[in-house]
Amino acid sequence: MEKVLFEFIEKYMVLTEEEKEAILDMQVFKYYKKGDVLLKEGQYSLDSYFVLQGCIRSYYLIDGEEKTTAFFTEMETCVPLCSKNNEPSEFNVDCLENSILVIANPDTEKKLFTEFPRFANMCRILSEELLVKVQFNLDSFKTHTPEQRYLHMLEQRPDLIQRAPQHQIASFLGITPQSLSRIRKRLAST
Amino acid sequence: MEKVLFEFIEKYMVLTEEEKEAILDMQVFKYYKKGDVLLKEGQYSLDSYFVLQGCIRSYYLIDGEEKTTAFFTEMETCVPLCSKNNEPSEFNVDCLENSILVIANPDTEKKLFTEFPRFANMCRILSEELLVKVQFNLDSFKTHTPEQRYLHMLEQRPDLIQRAPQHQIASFLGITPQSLSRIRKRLAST
DNA sequence: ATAATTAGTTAACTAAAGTTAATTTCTTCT
DNA sequence: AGAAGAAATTAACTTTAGTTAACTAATTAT
Repeated sequence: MEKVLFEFIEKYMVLTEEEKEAILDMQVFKYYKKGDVLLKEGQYSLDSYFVLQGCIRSYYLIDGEEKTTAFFTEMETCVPLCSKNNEPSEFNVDCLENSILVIANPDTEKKLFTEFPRFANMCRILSEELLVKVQFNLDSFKTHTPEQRYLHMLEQRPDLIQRAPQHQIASFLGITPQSLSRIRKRLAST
Repeated sequence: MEKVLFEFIEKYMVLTEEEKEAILDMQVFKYYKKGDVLLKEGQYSLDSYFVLQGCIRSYYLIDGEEKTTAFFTEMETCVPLCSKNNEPSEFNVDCLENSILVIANPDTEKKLFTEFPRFANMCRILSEELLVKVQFNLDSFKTHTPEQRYLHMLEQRPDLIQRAPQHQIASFLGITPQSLSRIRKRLAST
């Protein structure tokens, strides 16, 4: 796992041996089982989740129904709203698969950033990149129909189609499972 | 305008006189007229737009139709995708009103950050906050109907309802102008 | 001031998504 | 292996959004 993490980081900055050791000393890798819950609605938490391996999802409980709104797979980061506004979480996060994560929070960041300020800079750039990606997702969601969104997902995230159950994909696409089933049928028949 | 900007910044860090002067020396305030275009589809640009006063919007041209996807008003920041991925812009940005902006880009940032590293830290925190807000908007969009989205906008952004023309609000809500007109009628009759 | 253009509304119709419920298929648990 | 539970599909029906087009404000330009 070190190799995966270091390769990811080195897309942003070349690491010194000292930095690598500092990261390993922090014992950042956390192992979770499929189904493990990372964050519960109502809970206060300052953690963010970087996925090294596996898949996690965020979901809301609305009228007793699970509404999955996001999946996070390898090299993707889940930053919950509650970690930035100091309010109880409005959503849940759990593991879709056995997963290896790096969990960041103000404590671990402070430790790392004071010793190695370059990491703070990397995190700034990372979070700006993430910001524009999410904004683009939102724009894209607004300007496309459910069918187009599904086709887009087939093209851009074929892995997710395999990894996530269909009712979660449906709500990720902003529709009901029945509706996704119909869309798939419609597409298959043409 | 200085006062507005400094008050905004001071929610994140107390400024020294020296820092304030450095900002003013950079002549950061840019004045635009209603209708002025800040970014055109296809253009390469590294600029981000922080709105001190006024309103700007991002919109896509799809089948000859303008699709407005976002509005940015006082103390909000528009970070275009193209500014982070070095590709031609997929959308346009223009001014809905006469506006006063602070425009940031790697050059101005570098100047400021090397002299005052604290600003880099503020920008990291800002962009993380922005990230979770946009992610929450996306989640909220997915889990609500057009009517709920409109009601939510009436409640949370009544100013925008006043400031933006209705066909732009419609596409911001992910629907057609006709549909928004119907929703308004439906709501008025109950 | 008036014409031209653009924005907003309304209506009729079509297409697609939501809802409810039944059925089939697939997992999971003992 | 078999039962129980969950997930996916299908169907009938309802509701809402998209589409096309006509019409009525409201703006903008000359």
